[in-house]
Amino acid sequence: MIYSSELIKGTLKTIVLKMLEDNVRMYGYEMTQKVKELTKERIQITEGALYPTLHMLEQEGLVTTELEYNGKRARKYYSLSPEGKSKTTERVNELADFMNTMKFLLDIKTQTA
Amino acid sequence: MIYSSELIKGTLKTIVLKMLEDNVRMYGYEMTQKVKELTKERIQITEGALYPTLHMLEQEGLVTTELEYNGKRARKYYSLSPEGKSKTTERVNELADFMNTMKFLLDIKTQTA
DNA sequence: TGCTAATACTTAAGAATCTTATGTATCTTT
DNA sequence: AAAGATACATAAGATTCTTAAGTATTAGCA
Repeated sequence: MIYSSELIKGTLKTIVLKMLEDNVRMYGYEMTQKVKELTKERIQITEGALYPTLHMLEQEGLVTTELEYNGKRARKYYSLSPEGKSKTTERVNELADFMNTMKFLLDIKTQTA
Repeated sequence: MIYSSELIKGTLKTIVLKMLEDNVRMYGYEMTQKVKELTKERIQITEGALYPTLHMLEQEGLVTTELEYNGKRARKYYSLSPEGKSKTTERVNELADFMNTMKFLLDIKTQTA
């Protein structure tokens, strides 16, 4: 089962930041594969969504990049900047908090009745 | 703390359906107040987002409506149709599943290291 | 060797969904 | 009487995603 795309909306940035926190240095395509693997194919990040997001994060100064060549093939590695690190903590905490609230909302009946 | 609006994206429809499942019959404004109350102000559904969503749900046949007057003031009550009920179960389950996956993604480090 | 699939990045057009703003009207409280 | 809360609706703009197309390299296989 692949989650409907609506659900993933709004969480992509946070996922990317978290991946970089855990893995220190990653390139875009690698992120799509890693997330796919970790979520057992349930979350599929499309390149059309990912790359613009990475460019935004770079413009915002949350990540830095290094272009490297594996043979002739270019890979653009991303790492968290200091601001990126604190932003990651913020966002992950907010998302965790949000999910707790949502779980409460979705389970009201079971919890009160 | 109010959650950044990005987080709520994609969950509004599910929240509305769940509210109707728990409360049987509600009108739009009431939903905004109920969600605000239940989430201690953390989730604020704006009317500009809610009403179009309710209209969509009606067009999709997931809810039925009844217009009632409280004095001269109109209230449009919404209820789940049979299709709406099964759709609610589907969506709530999917969201719960998605949140488990996200929790796993966000906590990898704590779980593996 | 030549084809296909996978790897790796980019960007543009369109769709979906939300914010912000505005409008209308009624009712309650001060 | 005015202000704020209640109750609905919708339009313009912003954001973020999907879909699609393009370019190029590398790996695997028949």
